[in-house]
Amino acid sequence: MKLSQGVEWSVHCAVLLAQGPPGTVASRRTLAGFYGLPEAYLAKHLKSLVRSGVLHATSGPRGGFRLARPAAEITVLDVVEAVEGEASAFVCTEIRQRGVCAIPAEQCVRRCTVDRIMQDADDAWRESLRGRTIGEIARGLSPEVRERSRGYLAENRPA
Amino acid sequence: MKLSQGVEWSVHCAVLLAQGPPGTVASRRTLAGFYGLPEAYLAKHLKSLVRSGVLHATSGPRGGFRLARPAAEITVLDVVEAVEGEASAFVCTEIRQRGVCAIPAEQCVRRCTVDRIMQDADDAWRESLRGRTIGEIARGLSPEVRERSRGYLAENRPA
DNA sequence: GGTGACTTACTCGGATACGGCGTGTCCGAGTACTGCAGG
DNA sequence: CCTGCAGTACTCGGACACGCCGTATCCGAGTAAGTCACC
Repeated sequence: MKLSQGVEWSVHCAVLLAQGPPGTVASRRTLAGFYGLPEAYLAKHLKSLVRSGVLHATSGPRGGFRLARPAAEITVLDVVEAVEGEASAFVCTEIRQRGVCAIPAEQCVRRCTVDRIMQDADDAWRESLRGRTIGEIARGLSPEVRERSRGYLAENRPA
Repeated sequence: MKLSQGVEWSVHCAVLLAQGPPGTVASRRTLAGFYGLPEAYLAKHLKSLVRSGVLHATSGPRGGFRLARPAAEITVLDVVEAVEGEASAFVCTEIRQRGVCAIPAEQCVRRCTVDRIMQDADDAWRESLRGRTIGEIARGLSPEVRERSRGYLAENRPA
């Protein structure tokens, strides 16, 4: 099991936007340059964030990405699910109903125990991420870092 | 993020072994047949379980796989980590130290907040799986299922 | 001077190649039983 | 009848192809500002 690196990029980008004043807009070039990321590839992930309603995008000059909601209302889970998808990491294929000792479907009234345990773990993981917000992360950064981020965002603000 | 299907197979196989009397041995052919799985591929995962010390393998006739410890002492996490590896799903690449606004390493005394949040979620996931054991699952199965499993294991017990 | 359209430069969005890991399979090394020959 | 040995059949273990999704990139569609001609 491995998370896409796009998750790290996306969360950091969201936090960066959250450090500026509300409504701060930054182009993908600006975002990629801040962290030294490949611009074209980062764009792919930003697009996913737009589709999921985490970011809002505007085209043309003065365009770019901004948070679609107040940073305090965007959970880390929102960002992760935007990139990785909302599907659970574990998918039960009901192998108990296959093979020579297949259990007839009518006997499978209870959900597969293995499935339930894996889903419980998945829920715990999501619940942990749901409890942390982008705004919380941005607010917890050191004043020096926040100051530098705000300066960069202001400099590269689309004219 | 997606878990290998080998996880499902491995957990079910461990549970199957746990349904028989302690020390029950089953060959990969027996295990694969029970669930209708491709024997050659299942073998790959069983090998991982042996490497991780979850199962114990013996060669030759009367050989096969058996649980390396009492089923109550084998957690679901043990099986999952055997197949998926113990590495965390999220790996922090310290992108805050890269790009035009790179934070000097000497200022990074605190661990990256994003990393900490992701690791917390990962820990919650693992903790959830660590609390459930193979033996617990086997004991919770319905008597009919357990009886059928025991019968199959006895029938296919290596002569 | 004001206004309108045009040019332009910048933005995002979808479509398109490449590569690594999970998926799937095979054959070889090792072992315990089985049958037989010899004592 | 007992014993030793060779053959055999079954087991696991490592090495070898294939396919899909993450990785990485590009070019086209759209937009708003700036500019210039015209009124």
